[in-house]
Amino acid sequence: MEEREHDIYRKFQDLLSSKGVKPSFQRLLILEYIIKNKNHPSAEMIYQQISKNIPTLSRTTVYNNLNLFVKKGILTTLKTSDSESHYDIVDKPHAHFYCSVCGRIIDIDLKMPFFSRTFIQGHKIEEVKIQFLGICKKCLQ
Amino acid sequence: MEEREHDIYRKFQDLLSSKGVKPSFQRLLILEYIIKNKNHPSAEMIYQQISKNIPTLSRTTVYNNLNLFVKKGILTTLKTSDSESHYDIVDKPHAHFYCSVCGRIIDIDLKMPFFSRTFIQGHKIEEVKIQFLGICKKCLQ
DNA sequence: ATTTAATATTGTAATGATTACAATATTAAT
DNA sequence: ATTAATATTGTAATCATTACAATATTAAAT
Repeated sequence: MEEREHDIYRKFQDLLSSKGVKPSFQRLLILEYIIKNKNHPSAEMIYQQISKNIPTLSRTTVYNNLNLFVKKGILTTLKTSDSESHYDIVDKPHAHFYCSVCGRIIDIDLKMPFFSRTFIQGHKIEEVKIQFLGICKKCLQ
Repeated sequence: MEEREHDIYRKFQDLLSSKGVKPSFQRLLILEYIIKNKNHPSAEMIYQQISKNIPTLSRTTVYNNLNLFVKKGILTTLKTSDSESHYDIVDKPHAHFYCSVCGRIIDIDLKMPFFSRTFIQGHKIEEVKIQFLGICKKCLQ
């Protein structure tokens, strides 16, 4: 990790550090992939891509770090009808649209009363997940 | 299936028939379990209970029929942080609260603008799932 | 009613995503 | 430089679910 990468990865380093996670090379690439692609990847998708840059990468490392990121509040998991977990960065609250035709997960920005609530019917809310299932704009055409 | 059961299971039979599913004994017991318990069970929970009544019951039968029920719109799946899928009857739209302490899934009745919408940002909506994650009323005490 | 076709159930084996665990490598602290 | 702490790796295990073939049950047709 020299000069050039310092520039590119500084914000990812800062994000990890601010959450108490040491910014290793593997972790930075995993985080970079998720943030830059915005495609809500599965562990396998991440592994396939990053192992091109780190041929020795292990799936276990990907799983370890995804779990760590979730625990630290950096990522959240999306469970679709397919068998793999998908991952999304935690930033501005938003919903997701799952297309049953192409399988894509599409970010849906919308204002939600619940996103700002901390309690519902006496239960303490820590996270709100809103999923729309159906057929996306593209696949309808 | 004689008299007594006819009375008890008629509404379940009607529900299955109306969705084009033949009301076999196994299917009726599976449906009954989910509707009566309202506990959003996993396939394994259903298998454990119903195999008390049908000792020859196969897990495959439970999985087959749960999948069939979902395909026919009788049930919907709930994916929690645990590794199993959970199942809920499809009736009045409602949200779910997942307690990270006791693991319960609690029905949350609330009015939602989305429940009546058929499109969002050009995408065709077929189902809306709203999950609240946190700590339930009981576990907060 | 009997035969035939269709459907449902069952049991076993396979699949596949994820995790457990032990070994090695890397980084940080003394 | 040495030691301790942490991260990564590879392999093996786990566990929910599915594939598949065999059997049983139900429905249809003669």
